[in-house]
Amino acid sequence: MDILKVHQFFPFFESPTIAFIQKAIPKDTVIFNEGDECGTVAFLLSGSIRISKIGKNGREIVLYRLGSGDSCILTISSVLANISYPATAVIEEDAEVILLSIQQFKELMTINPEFQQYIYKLLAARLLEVMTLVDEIVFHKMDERLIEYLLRHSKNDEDIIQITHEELASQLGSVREVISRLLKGFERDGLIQLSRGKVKIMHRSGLEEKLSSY
Amino acid sequence: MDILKVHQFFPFFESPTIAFIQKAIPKDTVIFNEGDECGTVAFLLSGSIRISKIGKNGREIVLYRLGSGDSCILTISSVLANISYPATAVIEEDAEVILLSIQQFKELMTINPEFQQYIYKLLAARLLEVMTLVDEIVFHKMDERLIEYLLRHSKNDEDIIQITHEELASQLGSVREVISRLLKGFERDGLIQLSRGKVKIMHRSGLEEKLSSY
DNA sequence: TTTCTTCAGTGACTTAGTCACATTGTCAAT
DNA sequence: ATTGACAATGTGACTAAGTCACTGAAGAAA
Repeated sequence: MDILKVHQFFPFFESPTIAFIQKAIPKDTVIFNEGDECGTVAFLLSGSIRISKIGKNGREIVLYRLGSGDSCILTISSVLANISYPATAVIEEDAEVILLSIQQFKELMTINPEFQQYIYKLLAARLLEVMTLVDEIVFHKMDERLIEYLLRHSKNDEDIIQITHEELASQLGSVREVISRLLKGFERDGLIQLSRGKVKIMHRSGLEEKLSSY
Repeated sequence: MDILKVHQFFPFFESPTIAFIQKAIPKDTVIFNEGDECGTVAFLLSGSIRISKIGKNGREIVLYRLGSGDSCILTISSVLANISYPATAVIEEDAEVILLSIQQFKELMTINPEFQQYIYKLLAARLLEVMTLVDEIVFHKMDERLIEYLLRHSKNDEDIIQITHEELASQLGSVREVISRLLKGFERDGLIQLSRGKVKIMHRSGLEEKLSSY
């Protein structure tokens, strides 16, 4: 459809040899489950995709997200490394994607150096992101990570973050109860104000201070 | 030196345009520290390199290892993503490496499709490895992970793994005390036998059984 | 042998995750 | 307006993991 948008994000798809498929996918669609075989590589025009790991008890941790102009390099990785898809990918906001078959993808990789470069950078960025996540998980306490999340998702005092404790736990790879207790603590300290599905920031600088004390 | 070995692992270095430097590096040398700028890309002919994250309190977690034929794609990633080196790299066994400048590397990437393919696969493999690590850390208990380690590093009953509790903790991103306590427990159950710097496997099938009970 | 250093053991405490269940908003159907 | 139903949140009791401060033991070096 929106050819302009395609070219804006993916200039290398001008190549006339590539007849790509464009598709809209609604929110909450599961694109891949852990263990799936992958036959197509997706490029995101709009919307967002959440890539996460899910444990046996249903616990979840978000590895990273994809936005406009990103590609699900995990598909590519698993094809290259010859294994099945190692995570779960869910559409978080209604998305438009371009789909290439593995063959098309490989062809484009060999004939187009810019495309190569682009894929390369994506792959590198994800690796760094996930390594940073390991660091976060292993070396930082939950309250620190929770505060970091709250700060990253708000700009000023009085800002309201729309999220349930359950979702927060998924973001951070923790469980609801722990998040609830920590939030309750912050509320008691006058740093935030809680209501169903919402966290209102009351004292950003107080949160920042708490962070820097580690 | 050993030109044959070079070609065995890195056939694409036959290209006469690349005048690479070969170098021997002794055990325990720190090649990169977190935050370093990287000017050269290393390719491993022999020995091994440990890539890990280190927390403020000195705690360590091993992200992955490099062996013969591997390359430190993390250098490349950080160059591509335009950030400083995001981990610590230490020579674990005396190593011989080939060093390329960033320029040489980029040249090789553009002129040699096989080289490209090789780098690509490495990058993909690391990403998958680190993602699996996140899964391990978040969803698996320490005793599980410890048993997995012991099983992976032994073949039969009576096998002896030469490692200190401290090192084990680093491997798993935990701390000595926790590892000591868990090992003591396994010893009490007759699964292993402990002595200074050593863990002797006494009952592999017992360990396996304990694992599968999760 | 004595001394030094590294490695391992342990208790007391904090933080995080698990389990089970109680309570409270929200919204839609009556 | 009342009532259910359901999702979100609260809480206590317990287990697992990490922190802190120390003790003791094995091996290497003097």
